[in-house]
Amino acid sequence: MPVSIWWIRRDLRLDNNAALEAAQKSGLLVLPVFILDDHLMKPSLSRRHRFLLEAIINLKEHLAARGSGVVIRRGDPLEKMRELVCETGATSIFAEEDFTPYARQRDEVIKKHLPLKLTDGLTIHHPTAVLKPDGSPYTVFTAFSRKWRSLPVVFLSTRPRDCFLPANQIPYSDSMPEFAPVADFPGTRKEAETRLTRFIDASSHTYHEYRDRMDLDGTSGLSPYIRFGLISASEVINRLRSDKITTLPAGFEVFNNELIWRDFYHSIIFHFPFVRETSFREEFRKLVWRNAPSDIQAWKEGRTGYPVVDAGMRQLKQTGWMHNRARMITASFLTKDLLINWQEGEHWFMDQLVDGDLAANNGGWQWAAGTGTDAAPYFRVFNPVIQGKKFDPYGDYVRRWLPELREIRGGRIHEPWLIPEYELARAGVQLGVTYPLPIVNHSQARERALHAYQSAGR
DNA sequence: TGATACTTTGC
DNA sequence: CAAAGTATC
Ligand SMILES: Cc1cc2nc3c(=O)[nH]c(=O)nc-3n(C[C@H](O)[C@H](O)[C@H](O)COP(=O)(O)OP(=O)(O)OC[C@H]3O[C@@H](n4cnc5c(N)ncnc54)[C@H](O)[C@@H]3O)c2cc1C
Repeated sequence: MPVSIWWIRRDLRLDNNAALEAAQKSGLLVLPVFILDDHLMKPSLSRRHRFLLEAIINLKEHLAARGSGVVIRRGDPLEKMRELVCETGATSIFAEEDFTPYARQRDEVIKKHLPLKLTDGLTIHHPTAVLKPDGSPYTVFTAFSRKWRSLPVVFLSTRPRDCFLPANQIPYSDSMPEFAPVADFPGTRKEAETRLTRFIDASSHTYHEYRDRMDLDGTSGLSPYIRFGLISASEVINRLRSDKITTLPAGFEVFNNELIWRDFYHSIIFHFPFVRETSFREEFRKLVWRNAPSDIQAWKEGRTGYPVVDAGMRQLKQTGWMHNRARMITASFLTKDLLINWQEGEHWFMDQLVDGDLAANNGGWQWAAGTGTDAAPYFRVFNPVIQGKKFDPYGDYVRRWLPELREIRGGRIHEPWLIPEYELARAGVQLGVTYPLPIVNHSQARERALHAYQSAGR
């Protein structure tokens, strides 16, 4: 019996899914397929892959509840898709378009051999829909966002009917790899909805003020869910407005802007795929970075001696998530204070983050390093102490992630080296022993970075 | 979506 | 002399 394949990639949801909707509209029964591309899973299962696997199981349960299922095959996508088309007589394959260089090349090849049809949905506006009047892509965020906001947001509310191939006709699946779910991030649609509702109810008038505060839970915590499409960016945007006319409350206005940043970075990776390998700004490709493996190691393990940097890096390592402000601070510290190639940081984040995403992560790193589109100017060097005092004023964030400093009270925790020794001793702290002294002097490191960037810049 | 060194303001 | 403003990186 001919079927249509819904090829699930990073759109792990049934509702408001354009690829699934297109498959259903074909009029044939829909066979949901997920291909575990082993090449993406190497060398070992990272957190985002564990999250993905749990989300697949959750989706499978939803499909089972509808009397269907999902085929899971492991291997090369073209090969496996060919197999499935042969086995099932599928006449078309529907999938949500993905903009990474790897995904585009993969899909390009598959399109030559199989009836693959791609739909929009990863971003709110397609990268080719947000262009300058002359048709070229934007490289400055504010200009991009102005154009983005001028476009009408069309939200197609869809929910699949009984269109799925019955369970007894679903072909065999390969075994799933063993994995442990990611603590704190249940990979379910229900959890995504819960988080969105909680955020909508709590943050319409506070997000813009709380989002930078590392000591508060002022953000949505939706990033891995959006990353793998358990909920889409469009679904999220759609929930911000209770009716179409009113302007957004201040908090949601800023939140909306964050989702535009997301579209912006997807657009950058689409139009400038080379940023995956190298700096967007050509003049910084010849920047001479330091080769300092022990500094990289100290940064990864959160023992740089700057409490706010170390707190962020410990949060990352322990949970797979880091507050946005902490991502900016730790990225600035690695690239400016330690003068280490931003790609080192990019790879470590990708390895650790449960929401790890090439477009957003590469964009964030190139922004922090000053090498990207519309990046922070190279001379914008974060002072980790000032950032800490400003965005973790009472030191609660640091105490949460650095148990060895937990007995130090208040915002002074951001500069433990200024606290008298007897007081540190009372808190069980001995600098250089229980907690490191700063591995670099910030003001000297800042000068060093300015010089290096300056000489590369001309 | 900075920081710093230096100058000016205002009490 | 602290706060506020400004030029520069
Ligand atoms: C160096 C660096 C690396 C980053 N790497 C990633 C990454 O791998 N994956 C990722 O999703 N985000 C990344 N970000 C962006 C941002 O830090 C996270 O999206 C955010 O912290 C996730 O938490 P949240 O869902 O609570 O965010 P919220 O503040 O609730 O934001 C809502 C959503 O908007 C999107 N978003 C917010 N900020 C950004 C941004 N600056 N760029 C792109 N999308 C954004 C995310 O989808 C996020 O879930 C990175 C930022 C930096 C500075």
